[in-house]
Amino acid sequence: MSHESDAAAIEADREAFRSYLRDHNLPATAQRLVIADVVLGTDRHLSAEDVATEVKARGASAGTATVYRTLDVLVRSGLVVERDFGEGFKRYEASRGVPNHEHLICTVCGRVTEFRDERLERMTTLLAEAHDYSRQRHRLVIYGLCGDCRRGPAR
Amino acid sequence: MSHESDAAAIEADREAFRSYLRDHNLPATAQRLVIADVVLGTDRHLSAEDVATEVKARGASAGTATVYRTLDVLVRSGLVVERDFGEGFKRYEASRGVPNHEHLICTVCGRVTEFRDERLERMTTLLAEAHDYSRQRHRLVIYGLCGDCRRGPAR
DNA sequence: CTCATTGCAAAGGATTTGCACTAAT
DNA sequence: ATTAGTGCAAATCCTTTGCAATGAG
Repeated sequence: MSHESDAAAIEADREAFRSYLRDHNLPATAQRLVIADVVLGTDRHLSAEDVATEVKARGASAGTATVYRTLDVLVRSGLVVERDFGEGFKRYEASRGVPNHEHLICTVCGRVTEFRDERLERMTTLLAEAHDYSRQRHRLVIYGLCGDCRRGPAR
Repeated sequence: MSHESDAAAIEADREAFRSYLRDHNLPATAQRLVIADVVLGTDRHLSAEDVATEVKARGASAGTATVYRTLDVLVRSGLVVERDFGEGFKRYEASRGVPNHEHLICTVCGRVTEFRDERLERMTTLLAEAHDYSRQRHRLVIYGLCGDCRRGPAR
């Protein structure tokens, strides 16, 4: 198994983006399509710069402003989620229709692992209520050592 | 009850900062002391700009660079914690020796409420383990409506 | 054709840094 | 006296914006 989502899911997202553009009378420019392909075609959390680099790696080209503007369109379409891990810049991730998920980040190698947990969902709702808030969403990031880094660099 | 920590705790923090400076052969300049007083004297989460403003309000003066440099010293001393709520800038909060606490943020008025929960602590450790990570720390922010904003602006 | 998008460069906001000057010990 | 800190402005980093040229429908 690779770390990419299956081809069908990716293809569905691409088509969804085209539909979104059509439905909103937004021109389907070459730049938009490549950028969408890059972000929707991986499960990684890419920075705007990562996206620009990958676009060029694919032989295409898109100015920085266009990258940011298109990421914005993707976020508004709901197909992509903006993340801020406190690194000083934002990252973008294909949402794959997953309503909410948490992140585990290795403090040594930076590896990111995602997971979902229903109990956590419920717990945050209760915690909010206990303090007279009505929960809308939450964000949990757990920092720690991933198995590989814990077991040491020696293979 | 006010929303400030009690005077004794604040005074203890101030003294701790002076000790820290002494122990590290760092000059106790007027700027450092005012900035420390501002940050350690409230329970709010201040931005660098908030700090600079408050310093001036107290009749003192400190350049922007000095504010950032001093906040850095405070963070290294362990008396202050740096927070990133994804607003595009950082906030600083007196740590008061509290090892870890969570934040509830009102999406309407921006109010911040803190709380601690042991179960959550344990749960994050278990969640990390379940994915072959060893937990070091975590950060949870719950976004929602605070009671006042939910009940409406009237009255 | 017409209007939205693109690219580039300038503008922005937050934070950092270089450096001559000033102050703490 | 020494050594570190301070202020100011220039510099960075990430992101946004203005505007003339360009391309999609």
